[in-house]
Parts: sequence; C-alpha cells; structure tokens
Amino acid sequence: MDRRLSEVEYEQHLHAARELLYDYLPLTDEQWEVFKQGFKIRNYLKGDFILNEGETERFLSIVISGCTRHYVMVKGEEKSFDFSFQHEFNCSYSSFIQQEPSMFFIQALEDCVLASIHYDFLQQLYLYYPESNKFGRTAVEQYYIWREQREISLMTDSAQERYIKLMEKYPIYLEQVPLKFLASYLNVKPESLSRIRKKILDER
Amino acid sequence: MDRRLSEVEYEQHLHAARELLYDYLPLTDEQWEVFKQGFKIRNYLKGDFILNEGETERFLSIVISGCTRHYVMVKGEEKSFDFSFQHEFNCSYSSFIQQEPSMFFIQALEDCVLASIHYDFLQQLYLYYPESNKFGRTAVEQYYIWREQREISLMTDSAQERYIKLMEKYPIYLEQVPLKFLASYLNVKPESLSRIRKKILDER
DNA sequence: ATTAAAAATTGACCTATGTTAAGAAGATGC
DNA sequence: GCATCTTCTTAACATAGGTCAATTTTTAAT
Repeated sequence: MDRRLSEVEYEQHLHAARELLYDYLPLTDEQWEVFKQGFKIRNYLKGDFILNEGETERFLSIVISGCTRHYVMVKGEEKSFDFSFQHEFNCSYSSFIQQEPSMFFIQALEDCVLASIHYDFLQQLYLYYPESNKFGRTAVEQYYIWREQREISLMTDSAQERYIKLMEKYPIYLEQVPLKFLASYLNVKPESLSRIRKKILDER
Repeated sequence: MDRRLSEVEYEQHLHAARELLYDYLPLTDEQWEVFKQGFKIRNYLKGDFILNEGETERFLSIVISGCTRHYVMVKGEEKSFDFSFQHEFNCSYSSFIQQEPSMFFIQALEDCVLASIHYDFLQQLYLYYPESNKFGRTAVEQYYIWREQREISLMTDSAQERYIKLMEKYPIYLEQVPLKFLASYLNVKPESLSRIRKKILDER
C-alpha cells in the first residue's frame, strides 16, 4: 500500500464507488451516508500483492482504477485464472464467502485504487437491510455465470479459439494483460500463445 | 414424467426434502407448512429429459433418489459438465438465476424423484421471509466454490490426475456414471479414459 | 543513453490426447 | 436364452500443445 490520499481524492474515489455500485444497489443520499462508512479506499503500486495465498479475504472491492490479476500457485507454476479491470469487482470470492484462507494471490498489474467493503460491514448490512442480501446474492450469481462460461470454454474450445474470442469480446485483456499471464489464462504456455498469434497473423 | 404417486409416497418425499434442506434452512413445523406448498414432487424414468436446451429452468430441485447428468451440446458433441446425485441439488443454475433459456440439457441417469421449488415461489419467499434470501445466497455460493475448484482442476491437472482425484474423493461418480459421460466430464475422449484406466491398473 | 533484466518469439523435438477403425464385453428387448 | 444394440477397450497413426534452448524485443534501472 502506498502514499496517503488527500481528503478530496478520498471523497472522489468514494463517489466513484457509489456510481459503480448503482446498477446493483441504487442508494438514496441518506442510505449512502450509512453505506460509505463501510468503505475503505486502498491504493497499491504495480506489482504489489493485494492478497496473499493463505490470507483470508476481508474485502469485497470495486476497482476504481488499474487492474489486478488473480492466480493460484500449483506445482511451482502460476496459473492466472481471473483479472479485475477498472470498474469491476475484485475479490478472492471463495475465501471471502467462507472467511477461510485464500488459495489465490491477487496482485496489482498496474497502480490500483480500490474501494473496499469490509466483510463484517457487509454482514451488518445483510442483517439490518435485508434487501442488501439480494445485492450479495446477485453479485455471486453474476460470478457464477462467469465461471460457468469459462469452464465450458476450457472444455470445448481450442486455445486458439479462446484467444480469438477473448480478443473479439474483451480486447481489454490484450491491452492490459502481459502475454505470459494471458497465456496462462488461456491455459497454454507463452510459447504456444506466440505460435497461435503468429498463425493468426500469417493467415491474414 | 412417469406414473402418479400415492398420497403417502408424496408425503414421504416431501418429508425427505425437508430433512435434506435442513442444513441450509432449518424450519419450524409452522414454517414448513408454508414452505411445503411451494414444493412439487416430480419423477422421471432413466433417460428422460428433465430440462432441454432452450427451455427456461423454473425449478430448483433436490434429488430425493436417482441421479442426473448436465451437459451442453457443442459442435455436435455432448459435454457433460456436472452431475447431481441423491441428496444434492439439481438445477440449470444460470438459466434459473436469469430466467433465460438454458444452454444445458439435464437428463435422468437413473429413475429419479425430485422435490422441486418453483422459481416464483422462491421469489415470494425472498420477499416475505428476508432470511430465505440468505438461503438463496448460500446455495449459489456453494456452487460458485464448486465451479471454481473444477476450473482450477481443468487448468492444472492432467486427465489422469483428475480421474484419480475423482475416484478417491467422490467414488460415487465411478459407481453411478457410465464411463463415456465420465470421460467427457474429465474432458477427454472415452478412448483416452480407457487408456488411463489401463495404465493405472498396469502400474499396480 | 547504457546496461541489465524481463518478456516475447522462434525452432527442434517430445508427449498426451485425439482420430479412426475394429473387436470384446455388457446391457436390453423379445 | 438369443439377437441386437450400446458401451468399453485396444491399436495404429495424427496433431495440438509442451519442453528446452537460443534469439530478439521490450521494459526498467542507473
């Protein structure tokens, strides 16, 4: 974690968080006054670890700026299985859900600002504002669908197909993620991704 | 769907459903009287389709007996990506969550009895009993974790490793699922699964 | 700007899994 | 119980992607 933020910056980031949250949970000004107490603005430098394997994830965060990589270390190898870009949520969900040690690392791919809700605060919300339970449910539901899509893609598409689809649907991956991490996300070695990229170029 | 059930059988199945639900949502006798109105006992013969691709999933079900296979049809090929065994939930979740057409088929692998809650009833529950929102949330959270585990296994383990782990952790798959479906679940062709099984035998 | 370090590419060769085809073993129906 | 159909296995060959090693390109540090 990095330098202190000015009061003004802090408020700006909080405001941004409210905007981004709106689709899930539109809040009146009064509600927001309560809600914002639960937020913490955190900022990281490129390469910093936002969460380490074995730590329990205490925060559900919104990426105000920057992007993060989620990876697991298996047999001495890093496997990148998710990224969070600007305006998306960022969290080691299974750790957060269960409040048990995370199997994953989360690392800042760029300098990052996160607006983070603490687990305990969210539980309070669930308790006092039952409708926020719906917010929690909807969020997980969205992730569920995302994971399912990806699982099916891993089962049915070749690495080349996965690369092309990603390029077409989510070009941000190509713009913001180093190829070695992207390769891992596509479930191939960097050398193979290179070959795939070359093949695609040659075919044009 | 099959023969009519006797009143007694119907009540027995409902009772079983309550028992199975208990871990997620313990209910008093009075609560259960309300709750059980929302259940429907459905029964299927081996091979029946419980849900077809393109249909919207209206039910979240508990498998009272039997087991089901969830698969997607891609490029003319069936890909089995999930099974529901006795006492587990059964649902095309992403379809149910979004109330949009399912990408998946669900088929009875054996004769099946399901205790099913209708989507609309569940929404009513969420509305009138906010604590049941937690039930919905917890259920999806459990599935999320399951999908995540599987995704990581698909990324990091060889087919042989996946087979061995499955055999050791969940032998029920081997007992109840034909090898051709199991192969698909492990993301290999039946011929490859055969080779893997042979190799394991030879190594003993 | 210069140098060092990291990332990306390329080529030669290897391995796990896919493909095709055939036969053996098991299940199902009459 | 016999015939038929489906599932499972085996073998020969093909291929996508892995491995290892060298080279080029990009990025970062002084």
